[in-house]
Amino acid sequence: MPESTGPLIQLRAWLAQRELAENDRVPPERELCNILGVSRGELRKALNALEEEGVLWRQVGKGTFIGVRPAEEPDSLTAIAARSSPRDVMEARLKLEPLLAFEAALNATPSHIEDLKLSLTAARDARSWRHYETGDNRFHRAIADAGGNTVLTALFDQLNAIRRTVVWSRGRNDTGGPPRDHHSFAEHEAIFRAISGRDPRAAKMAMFEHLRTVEQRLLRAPELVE
Amino acid sequence: MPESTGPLIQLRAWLAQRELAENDRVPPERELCNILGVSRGELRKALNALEEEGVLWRQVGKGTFIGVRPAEEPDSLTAIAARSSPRDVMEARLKLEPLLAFEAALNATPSHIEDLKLSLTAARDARSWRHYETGDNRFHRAIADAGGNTVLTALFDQLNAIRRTVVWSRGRNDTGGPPRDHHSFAEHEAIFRAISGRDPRAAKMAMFEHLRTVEQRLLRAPELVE
DNA sequence: CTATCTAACCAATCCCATAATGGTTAAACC
DNA sequence: GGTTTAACCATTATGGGATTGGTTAGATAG
Repeated sequence: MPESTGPLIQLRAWLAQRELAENDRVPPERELCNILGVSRGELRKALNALEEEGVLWRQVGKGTFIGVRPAEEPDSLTAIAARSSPRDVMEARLKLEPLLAFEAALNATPSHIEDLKLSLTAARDARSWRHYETGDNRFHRAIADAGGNTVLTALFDQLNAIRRTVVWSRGRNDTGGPPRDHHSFAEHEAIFRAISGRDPRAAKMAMFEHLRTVEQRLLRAPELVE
Repeated sequence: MPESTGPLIQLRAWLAQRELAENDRVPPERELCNILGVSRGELRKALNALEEEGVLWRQVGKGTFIGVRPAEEPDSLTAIAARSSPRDVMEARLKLEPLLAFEAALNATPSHIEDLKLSLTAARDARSWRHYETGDNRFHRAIADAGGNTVLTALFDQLNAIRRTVVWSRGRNDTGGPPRDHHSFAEHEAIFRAISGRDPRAAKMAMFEHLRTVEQRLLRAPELVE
């Protein structure tokens, strides 16, 4: 039998008639059988062919859709955090965040600079470690944001979420707040000066040095993360 | 009234009696009212205090739990991809993947090297662009894996998923396969040699150069991603 | 008058039974 | 031998009802 009369051609014609957009839904197989007047087995052969070509994709319990199968979501945060050590997290920060500082110095807008400044003072004036951590988080996040690359910012968010989950049992006693001469303050200000002064290499270096001292502190006293 | 008889102390005692593990569930407020013989308003004041201290966290519709509130999951892939351009993705790759190649040269095990080799030949012998892409993906993924840092590998997976979503409408015609002299082959092999030869700086540089040519190709012909 | 208690309501979440869907198998039927 | 049909299976979607923290208004002491 020539293919020009087969169910495949019939299905192709039906799909072409409807103007199908990406991710649009194709009627379920049982309906399509009645519509085209074809047995389900024959229909499925045709659908298999089209799926092989990449014009549609199917999933049990979900349906048949036009286009290419969407990328599966990577492992969840908790799954990643479960198999990661604080050491892994610290190493990743040492690799990624200096780059972000470099980019921030290149691309930060005055609005970004202002946000950085506010985060700095928020961390310095914190009355408790909890508030300090909020300010510190905001500072590092603002640097990532200032880079202007949505993907890199998203990667930072991912890393940050992993970090919080991994070191989530730190149990620091929340009496008092960070001392006025906490090492981070001067380091944060050095980073800020480099970024607002548009000096990418200095920003990268300052961030690296900052994270190195954080790492040292982490190794000596695991409950004092930063 | 001295606090030693207040609901807060009562609640603290009850929680101490039960030996509460992290993430354990505490009975719903309405039950706890009956258990402690306290009105719900008073109980909620005590719970508010404990939540402020960070010993428990609550969520509407979910319950009350011991410990600190788990980190919220960052935006989903599709949300990130929606506000990212192929340029953003390419830039992020240029920043991240050379680092991964550097780490791979430092930490790759013989098993990793073997996997890299297999991915290389799989991409070279691909009969279709589809198969080539599978091999290429596997090669880059194997490099990330060889670095030995689970967090960095997770970040690569995230970036890769974003990339696939962003350039998901490339619509390359899948006739034939990559030519024998496709630019990637020599570049991939250069990266492989640097990694298996334990030369981190050469690996980093080779990866950077590879992605630069990919970028050039992307700018000239957006439908030919790699 | 102030503070507390009670009851009801709200929005978010969970829970479970039911239906829908792609994938598979076996017998009936040309 | 190949096709059709019907029935099953595992996964996913869906919808209604129950649960839970959060809020409010009126009742109830003190």
